[in-house]
Amino acid sequence: MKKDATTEEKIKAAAKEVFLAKGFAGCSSREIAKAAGENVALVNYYFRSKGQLFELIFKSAMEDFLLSMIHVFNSEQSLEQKMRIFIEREFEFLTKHPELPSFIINEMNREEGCAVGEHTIHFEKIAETGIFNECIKAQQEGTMREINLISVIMLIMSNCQYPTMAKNLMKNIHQLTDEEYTLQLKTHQSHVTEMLVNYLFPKNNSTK
Amino acid sequence: MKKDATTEEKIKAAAKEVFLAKGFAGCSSREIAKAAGENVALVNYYFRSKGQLFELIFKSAMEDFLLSMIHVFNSEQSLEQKMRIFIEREFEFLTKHPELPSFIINEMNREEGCAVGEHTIHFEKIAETGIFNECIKAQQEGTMREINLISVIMLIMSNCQYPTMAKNLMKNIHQLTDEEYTLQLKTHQSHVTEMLVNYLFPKNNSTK
DNA sequence: GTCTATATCGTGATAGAC
DNA sequence: GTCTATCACGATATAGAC
Repeated sequence: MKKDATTEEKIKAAAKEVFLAKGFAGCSSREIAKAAGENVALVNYYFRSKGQLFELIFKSAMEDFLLSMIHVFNSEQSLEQKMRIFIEREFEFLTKHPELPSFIINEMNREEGCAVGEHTIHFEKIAETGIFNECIKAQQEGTMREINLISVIMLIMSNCQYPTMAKNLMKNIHQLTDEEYTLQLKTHQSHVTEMLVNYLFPKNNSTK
Repeated sequence: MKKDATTEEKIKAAAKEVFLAKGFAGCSSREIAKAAGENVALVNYYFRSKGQLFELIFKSAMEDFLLSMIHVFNSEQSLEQKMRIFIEREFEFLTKHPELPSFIINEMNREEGCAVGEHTIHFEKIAETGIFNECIKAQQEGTMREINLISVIMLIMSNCQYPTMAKNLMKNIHQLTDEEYTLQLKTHQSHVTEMLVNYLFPKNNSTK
């Protein structure tokens, strides 16, 4: 931890924590100020309004969210291997930031629309890694299933993100403790990996 | 539509709509009253408080959520066929109630805990259909992969629910229109079905 | 930059007339 | 049962002292 964060940084960090946990509507400026060990006036002094502070946090969260994908894709490995590593990284990342997917999805679903904008920019950075071209090439060569890339992304996101998002729901439904769920998540991860790899890179015959 | 709903019913229906769309923290009693064409006093007259009204709605939503699974399981068909039908029904159901999963997951993640309680009751009803025993038997016979049933449920929920939850996110990331996303969802559904069935009921050799 | 005090508004909930 | 009026409170935001 930074031993001497500025007031601005402290508020920003507190805001990130509180917004991610409770969403825009679920918390107040005072709560954020308190979490930062400051008072409300300072929140508005530095960020003008709750809304503007939120926009800032949301954009940075969206960046975390999208950039968490990008690094693996630059490595020099087979597509299947990249996929395995990617899934592993995603689970690891989501264990550290379990609130992130819900936060993004919820705030994107708010009518007011929040800070929706050109997140395409970051997404294009992923395209730049060449991963999409690599997939298309693999599909032409027959090593990868014929499937549009949006579906590929959706399959990965569904299977990696949902389990962390639904933690409390699953714990309640199945009456699990925290430790039991963590274990469950670990074995689930290996199922997800095998299932996705098997489906996307079929080994035997019939690709279609 | 009921041509002559009572005031109580009107408020309940409005509350369901508003709560599902915006969550507990995201709306006010007045907003619900307005949506019902009534005033705030009546909301509290019939339901005493916003919180109690919410509990009511949440429980009924949870019921919808869990019971949406139950019917298929009573039919007389092969396990694989049941799975296919179940996934189809889930997608169908979620198209009609796209806010439901997000709503449940969010409110379960709220610290205050909302109306968390014995949803196990409904879940046990699923167990009563015998589907779990059927799975265990199939696993012993080798027609179904060795996998714990919590993971099976999580795989299904992830792949069916996430795509509708993340609609706005995916639309934004991939710059899709509503119509394009609906199409995408349709082809995605068939991938999900094939992927899950292939994984859970492997046809060839090595189950493990 | 930081704080206290305050203005203004919207909220949940109720009292009381009809 | 239904409405208006109202209360007490907490919210966002700002003004002004230091």
